[in-house]
Amino acid sequence: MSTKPSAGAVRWLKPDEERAWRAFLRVMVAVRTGTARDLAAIGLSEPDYEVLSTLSERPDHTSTLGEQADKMGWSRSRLSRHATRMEARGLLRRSPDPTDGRGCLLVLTEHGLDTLGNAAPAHVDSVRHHFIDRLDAEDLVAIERIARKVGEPQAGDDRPLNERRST
Amino acid sequence: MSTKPSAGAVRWLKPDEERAWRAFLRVMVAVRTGTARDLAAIGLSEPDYEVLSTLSERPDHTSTLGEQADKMGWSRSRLSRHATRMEARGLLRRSPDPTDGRGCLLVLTEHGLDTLGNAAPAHVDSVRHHFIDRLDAEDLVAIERIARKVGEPQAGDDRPLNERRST
DNA sequence: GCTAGGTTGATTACATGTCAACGAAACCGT
DNA sequence: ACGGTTTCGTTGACATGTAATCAACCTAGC
Repeated sequence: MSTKPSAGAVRWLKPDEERAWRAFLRVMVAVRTGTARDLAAIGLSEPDYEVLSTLSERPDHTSTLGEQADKMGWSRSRLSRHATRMEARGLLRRSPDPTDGRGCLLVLTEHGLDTLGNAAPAHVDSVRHHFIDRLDAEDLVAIERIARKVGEPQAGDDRPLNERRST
Repeated sequence: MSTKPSAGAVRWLKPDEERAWRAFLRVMVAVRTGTARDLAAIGLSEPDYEVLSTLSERPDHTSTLGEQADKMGWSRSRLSRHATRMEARGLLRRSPDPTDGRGCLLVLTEHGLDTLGNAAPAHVDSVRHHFIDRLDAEDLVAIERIARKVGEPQAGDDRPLNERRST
């Protein structure tokens, strides 16, 4: 660590900042693992649920793969692979896109819709149990306030990893 | 799976709760992808950094694999695999444990220590840029307050996935 | 002291996600 | 109509995470 790339001296985290950062990491882990485990208990992964849920909000429970991928912030590749697995489980099916010979449509099956209808209440319970019900109104507004600041892109931010095609 | 699992009516999320939940998800994604990308730019993954960082805090930059795994909340298997990859990159090396014929010690190499010394300031900058510097004192205390509520285990919570050995 | 039963340590096998490259279809200026 | 370029979805190679397995180590009972 002789010479450093950063211009000035390092602004190490102050104690309260360090505590907040670690606290945030703990919350992330706790909530994710909690809700993920509850979903797994009814046979769905988080990605599964997200696909079912967003697809169900569409007319005819149908969407092109690319559109769906963008909406979820996924790569096409990831969704394609995941769709293949879900197709094998009968949760959805592929159908050729009449308006674009290259594309394909993802369509929710009956079984997929039933599964979601069953899972949704359990998932809401889970989100409440692990997160919402533990917080009060003040916490909720704090989260929205923080999200407004953190969510906004800022100087030095690049595009998400998904949207890179060229070398 | 025919009959409903939930006893009473579903307590769907109220608008403010829904907003807070989605805001939280956004924050998770934004912060993780941001810091992960910055680390990747200097050739390290998040797990890489965690291993280097926690190992460096030990006497002789050394720890048994199991101890290290527990400290990081990882499975032994996961750490073993990751250590192999980092070993191949020269960031650390394995060494037989003199006190336990079965075990092995993970030791940080010179190169590993240099890499960490280089990465640490950049990572702190990254955490500041994507998170801490966007928040004020009020936000920080809110996060700690929330973490206290969310972090605590509660009825229906099980052990983390790692610590399960028996059926 | 030695051996059966259980526990702990680490690696192997498998599922899943990412990135880069590809063939096919659509687009577009000529 | 026709090359060149872009976009769509898929696939192969690889990285990563979890579950199953094997090996070494204690400890109790004889």
